Amino acid sequence: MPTATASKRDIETQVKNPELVARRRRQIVDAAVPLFIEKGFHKTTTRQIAAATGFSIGLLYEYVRSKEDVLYLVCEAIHQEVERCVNDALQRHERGRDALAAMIHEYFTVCHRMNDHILLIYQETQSLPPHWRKRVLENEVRLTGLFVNALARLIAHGDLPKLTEESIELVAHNITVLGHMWTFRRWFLARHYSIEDYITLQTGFILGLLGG
Amino acid sequence: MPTATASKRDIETQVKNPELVARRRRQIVDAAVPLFIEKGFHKTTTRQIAAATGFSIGLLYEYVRSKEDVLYLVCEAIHQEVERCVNDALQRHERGRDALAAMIHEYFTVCHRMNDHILLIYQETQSLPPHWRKRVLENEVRLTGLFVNALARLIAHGDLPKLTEESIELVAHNITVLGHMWTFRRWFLARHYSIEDYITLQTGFILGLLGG
DNA sequence: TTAGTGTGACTGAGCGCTCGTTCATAATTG
DNA sequence: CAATTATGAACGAGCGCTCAGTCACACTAA
Repeated sequence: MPTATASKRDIETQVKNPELVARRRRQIVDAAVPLFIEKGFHKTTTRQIAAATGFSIGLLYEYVRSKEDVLYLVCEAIHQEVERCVNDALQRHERGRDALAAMIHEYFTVCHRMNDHILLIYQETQSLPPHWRKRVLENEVRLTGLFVNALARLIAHGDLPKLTEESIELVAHNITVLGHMWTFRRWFLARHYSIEDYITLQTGFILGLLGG
Repeated sequence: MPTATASKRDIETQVKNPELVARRRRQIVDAAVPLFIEKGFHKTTTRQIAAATGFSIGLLYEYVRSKEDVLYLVCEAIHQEVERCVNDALQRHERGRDALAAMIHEYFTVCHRMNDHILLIYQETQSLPPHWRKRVLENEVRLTGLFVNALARLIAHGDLPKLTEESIELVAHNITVLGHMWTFRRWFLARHYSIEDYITLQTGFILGLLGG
C-alpha cells in the first residue's frame, strides 16, 4: 500500500491540495481506462481523456505532466485492483488440501473479470518511460510473489508435497500466466470452453506437476 | 504456403514486376523489424523505415499503401519463420516416448531465439486494422494446431496416454504459451533459470498432466 | 547505327493535418 | 483581497502520405 501511494506522489502537480489531487486523478483514471481499452494508448488523444473526465485540457495538465503519466496512473490502478482481489482470495483459503484449487479458481475468475485491463497492461507497458515500466514490472513480480508465499505455506502445512524452491517459483509464474492466457487467447478459447471448464482443466494441469 | 503468398498479393502495389515486389518487400521487412523492436510501431516513422531500407519515402509507398501494411508484412514474416522452425522440429521427432519432450525442447529454443519477434507480435497485433489482425490471429491458431496434431499422433501410437480431445487442445495451448512466457517474463526468469533449466522444469510440468 | 519514343522504377519537397503541451486570463474560494 | 483552481485559444513540431517530375533503359523506325 505505501508503495502505491508513494508512486503517485512522484508525479508532480501544480495543485496544492493533496486530497483534490487524489480525487481528480481517480477521475482521470476512470475516464482513461475505457478509452485505452477501446482505442489503445497511442490512438487516444489527451483531449479525449480530458473530455471524458469532464475537464478542460488545461486542467488535465494541472494533475499530470504528460500523457504517459496518465498511462502510468492507469497501470498502477489496475495492478492495485488485481492485487487486492488476489490477496483477498489467498487469505480466504489459507489451509487444506483443496486450498490451491480454490485459490486458482478465485484468481482465474479475477482474470476473467478484468480481461480487458490485463490485456491493456500486456500491450501498453512498453509505451511507458523506462522508469515507470520498471515499476509496473515490479508490480507483476509482487503479484506472482503472492502465489509463491501461498504455495510455500501450503507445503509447510503438509497440504502439498515438498518441492524445490525454484519449482515453487516456476509454478507460481505458471499459475499467473495461465490466468493471463485466458485473457489473451479468449477470442479462441471461449469457442471451446466456458471459464469454468477452463479453470477445471487447468487446475488439473497445475496439480499434475505437484503430484496431486 | 499458398496462404502466405496469397496474403502478400492482397497488398496493392504500383510496381508491375512481381519478383521485384517480393524482393523489395523482403528488404522493407528486414529493415522494419529491428526498428519496431527497438522503438515500437507507433514511434517508428515511415521516413525511418524508408531510410533503413535505403529507399526514398516515395519508393516505400510504391510497395505498400500504408504504415500498417508494413506492420502486417512484418507479422506475416515472423509467423512464417516460427512456423517453419516448429514444423521442422515436429517432423524430426515423429515417434517414441521422448518425442514430446524433444518437441518442447525445440519449440522453446525457437522462442528463446526469436524472443524479440514474439514480443513484437504480442504488443503490436492490436495496432493492425481488423482485417489483418484476424489473419495474424489465424496464424497463431495454426501454430497451436501443429502441436494438437503432434500430440494426437503420439497418442495414436501409444507413446502418450489417452486424453479427451479438449484436453489435447488445451495442452497444446499451454505448450505454446509457456514458450511465449519465456519471452515476456524473461527479464525476470533469466535471473533464476537458464533457458535449459527452464525447459527441463517446464517439460516436467507439462508431462505431469499427461501422467508421464 | 542512331535518333526517337515509351515505360516504369524511383525521388523528395511539400501538403494538410493532428497532436501534446503551454500560458494569459478568468472564475472561485476562503 | 490573495491564493488557488480552471479555461481553452494558440503554438509549432512532426506525422503519414502524395505527386509532379527525373532518369535509366528497352524497343522501334529509318
